[in-house]
Amino acid sequence: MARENKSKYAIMAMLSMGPMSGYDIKKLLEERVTHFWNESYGQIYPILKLLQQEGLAEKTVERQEGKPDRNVFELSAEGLEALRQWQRLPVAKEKRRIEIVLKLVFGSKVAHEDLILQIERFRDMEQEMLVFYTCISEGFDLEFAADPDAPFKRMALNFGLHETRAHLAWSDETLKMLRNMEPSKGQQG
Amino acid sequence: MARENKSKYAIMAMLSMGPMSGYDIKKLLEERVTHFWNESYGQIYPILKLLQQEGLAEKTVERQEGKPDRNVFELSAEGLEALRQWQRLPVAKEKRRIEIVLKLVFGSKVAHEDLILQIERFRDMEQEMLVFYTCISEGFDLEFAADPDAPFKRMALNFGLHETRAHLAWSDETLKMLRNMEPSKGQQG
DNA sequence: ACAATAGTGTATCAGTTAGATATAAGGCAA
DNA sequence: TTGCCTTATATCTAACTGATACACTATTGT
Repeated sequence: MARENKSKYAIMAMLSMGPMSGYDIKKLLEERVTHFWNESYGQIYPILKLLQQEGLAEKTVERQEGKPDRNVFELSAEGLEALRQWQRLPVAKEKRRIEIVLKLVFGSKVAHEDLILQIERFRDMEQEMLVFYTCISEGFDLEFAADPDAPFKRMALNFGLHETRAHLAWSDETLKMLRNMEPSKGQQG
Repeated sequence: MARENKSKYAIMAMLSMGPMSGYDIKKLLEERVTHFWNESYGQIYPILKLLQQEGLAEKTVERQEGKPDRNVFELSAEGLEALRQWQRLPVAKEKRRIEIVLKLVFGSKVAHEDLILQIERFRDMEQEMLVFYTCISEGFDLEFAADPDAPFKRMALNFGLHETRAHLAWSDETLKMLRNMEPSKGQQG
C-alpha cells in the first residue's frame, strides 16, 4: 500500500486557512499548533513545489522591498477537494515515544532521587502548558469572535487542556508513589 | 549538537530487563509497550550490532533445532552505566502529530457528519484502550508479584489510563459541541 | 495429501521525517 | 563594527517507519 505522506495533507490543511508562504506555515505551526503538529522546512518547501506541480496549489510571487520575495501558495479547488477526501479517511491509533515513561520503566536500575527529579521536571513543564492553554482559553471568545473556524480551534485547545490536566494528575500520583517507596529498593544495583 | 538517537537508548532499556534477541525486543514492544514506545526492525538490528561494537552489549549465538539461531544480546556493565547517564538527562516536551486534531482544525471546510464520524471512531478506539488497560490493571498484582519493576510498570500503565480517560472525556465533550452546532454552518463551502 | 496461514528469526530497502545549516539582505543594539 | 535577530528560500544528513525478502517449521483447513 502507498505510504501516507501526512506532511502533504498537514501543509494543505494550513493552506486551507488562507494563502501563505513556506515561512508563514512554519511560523504559524510554531506559534499556534506545535503542541499537536509540527513540520520542518525540509518537508515544507519540497511539498509546496509538489502541490503546485500537481495543481493542488497555485504559486504567486510577491515582491517586497528590502526583504526577500515571498512565494505565496493558495490552495486550489482540486486541493481543497483532495483535503476533504483525506479528512474522511479513518485515523489510526497514534504512535508515540513518551520518553518520560521509557525512563521510568527501568526505574529499579537507577537512583530513586533521579526518577523523582525527572517526574518533577515533567510536572513543571505540564504546569506551564496548563497556564499557556488557560490564557488562550480565556481570551478566546474575543480574539476569534469573527472566525468561522473558532469552534474547531476551541476543540483543539480543549484536547490540549484535557491531556495536560491528565498529565498533571499522573505526575502527582506518581510522585506520591515514588516518595512512598523505600529508597533502598530503588538504588543502583 | 549531536542528534539524539533515542532508539539506541530505548533498545538498551529493553535489554536492561534481561538478555534478548532483536526478535524478542520487537515482540515485547508490540505486546506490552506499543502505546508509549515503538521500534522497527530497521532500527533494532543495526543498533544491536552497534551496541556490540561499542562494548555496550555482548552477543551470544544460541543454536536451536528446527528454528533459526538466536542472536542474544546482553547489556554490559558499561551499557547499564550509559543507560543511567541517559536517564538523568532532562526530557524535552514531546513532539506529536495528532491526526484527529489536524482533521478537526479545518472543520469549517468539510461536511459536519464526517467530523462527527471521525470523533466517534476516535472515541471507540479509546474506549477499547480503556478496556485493555483496565484488564491489565486488574490482573496486575498477581502477574507481577515477584517483579522488582512492578511499581514502575504500574506507573507506565497509569499514564495510559489517565490519558485514555482524558481522551474519552474530550471526545464526549466535542461530540456534544458538534451536535449542538447548526449543521448548515458546517457544510462545504 | 496439499494448500494456506501463522510463527520464529535475521536482515535490508525505499520512503518519510526531524533537525541543523547555508545563503543573503536589512535592522538594531552593545 | 561586531554580533545577533528577523525575513525568506532552500537543502543535506541522520533518524526513523513500514514493508518486504528469505528460510524453515508448525498448525489448520479442505
